[in-house]
Amino acid sequence: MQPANKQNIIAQDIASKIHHEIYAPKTFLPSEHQLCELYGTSRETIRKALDQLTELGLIQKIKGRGSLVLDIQRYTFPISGITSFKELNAALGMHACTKVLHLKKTVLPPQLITEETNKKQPAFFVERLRLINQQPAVLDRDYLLSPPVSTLPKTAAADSIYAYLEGKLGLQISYATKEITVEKADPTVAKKLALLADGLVVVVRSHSYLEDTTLFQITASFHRPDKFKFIDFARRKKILLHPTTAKKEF
Amino acid sequence: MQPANKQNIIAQDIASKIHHEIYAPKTFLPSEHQLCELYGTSRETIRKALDQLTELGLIQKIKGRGSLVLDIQRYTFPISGITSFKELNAALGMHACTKVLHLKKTVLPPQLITEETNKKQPAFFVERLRLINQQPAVLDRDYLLSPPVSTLPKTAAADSIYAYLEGKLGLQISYATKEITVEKADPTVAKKLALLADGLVVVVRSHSYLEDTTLFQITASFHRPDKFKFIDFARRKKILLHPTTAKKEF
DNA sequence: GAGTGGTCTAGACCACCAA
DNA sequence: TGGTGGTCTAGACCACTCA
Repeated sequence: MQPANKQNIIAQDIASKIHHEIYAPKTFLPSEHQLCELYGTSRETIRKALDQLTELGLIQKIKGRGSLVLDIQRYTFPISGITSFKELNAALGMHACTKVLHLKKTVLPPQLITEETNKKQPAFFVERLRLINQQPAVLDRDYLLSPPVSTLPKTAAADSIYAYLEGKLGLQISYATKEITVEKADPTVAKKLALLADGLVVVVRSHSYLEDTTLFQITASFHRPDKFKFIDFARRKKILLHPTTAKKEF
Repeated sequence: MQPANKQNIIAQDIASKIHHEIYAPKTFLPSEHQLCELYGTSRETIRKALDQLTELGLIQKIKGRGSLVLDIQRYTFPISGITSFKELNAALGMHACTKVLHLKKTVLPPQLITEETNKKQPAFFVERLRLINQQPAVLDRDYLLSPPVSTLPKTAAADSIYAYLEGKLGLQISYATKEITVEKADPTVAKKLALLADGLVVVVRSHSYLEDTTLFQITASFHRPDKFKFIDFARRKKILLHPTTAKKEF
């Protein structure tokens, strides 16, 4: 899955030690120099590993002092980025399950066709209902474009589609765009989520891409408002995207 | 504001060229070797600049081919991270304004006191209503902790608090945690946002920190559901945060 | 002043891609 | 086969913090 280069192994190792509180919150990691000796590597490689932990919000580097372990993780489970429901669920220790309502090979519906897709783009359509403690919580409607997704067995849909795509099909998942809005629920959605008529539903629409920038997945996720929670960790960005009109503070 | 080091200048310059389509979407940037010559710097420095652009979703690097300019920015204005309302508003070209409803020095209310704060934490409380096209859209309730925020004039609250903190007070804003939920609106909130009684409201709660990990801001932002939109760009993360129980796909 | 992280360099070797 | 990005190295100099 992830390349077994030095910086990733080191980042993983330190992340694991933070998770097990071998490096406790509010304490400093060993200095970069010490980590060089510990892992037998150069300082730039150590720094690249620490950069990953910084981006994740596990540590904060303070000039002249060291790398401080943050204790944010204890309160906020990071859902930023895309996380597969199954594993998120396991991590949070909820009693949850997935029902596959539909799975069929079809073509992309007209309203989802854009410049990025073909006119008659074949795709697998999957509709899944996520239950938390026997209560409907999320309805997922996924289109998995084919190509690049060649096959999609029902067992994969019930389990983890991402694990299947990466593990079995060898696809390299790279990035995604996501949009969260609140809308009036469509009757078919309302019924499946046991919402009130005319009730509001949280909609997360996303486009997911492979490493070669191929679009492979278009998803709409409908969340019961009372079950919805999105947690994010964000670092201040140094680049100003629109220098003349706007300044991005983070 | 941002340090004027080589990698930031280069990242900013390339980002600007992408924005002005000097480097057009779906084309490749000059190779890293060419960029070295162009900016008269080493390859690692070029690569650190490109890493910033990659993280922002401006480019995608493809092994053996080059750095491809993505065209995501045209469709999705990045709101990930914290963005000040004023500048976001300018960038999107909306007719928006801010009304400062309250501004007073007080102490943090009991429900916001945690391990991270003092028992009687002095703070500035600011309540602001954001109007888009004369319609109430967002109600912000900010507590700015004092220290580190020493002063907060009303003009700064009406303009941009972040610009004031960074520009005038010299504070180094670094990172934030954010949580989005949907809740029944409190009557005082419902009234100010002109919501229906018992209506739902989108709540964004955030904690913001300085570079030395000092908490300086606790905010609750109440959004009219019909005006709310959150857009995110996320890259697959290589580090597994909870290796034994869960696997973070991104 | 000793130790820390921040930045930068000039190489090196590799895997991947295209022609 | 030549060009691309991916990774790593062993130094260097700087600014900052703390005793």
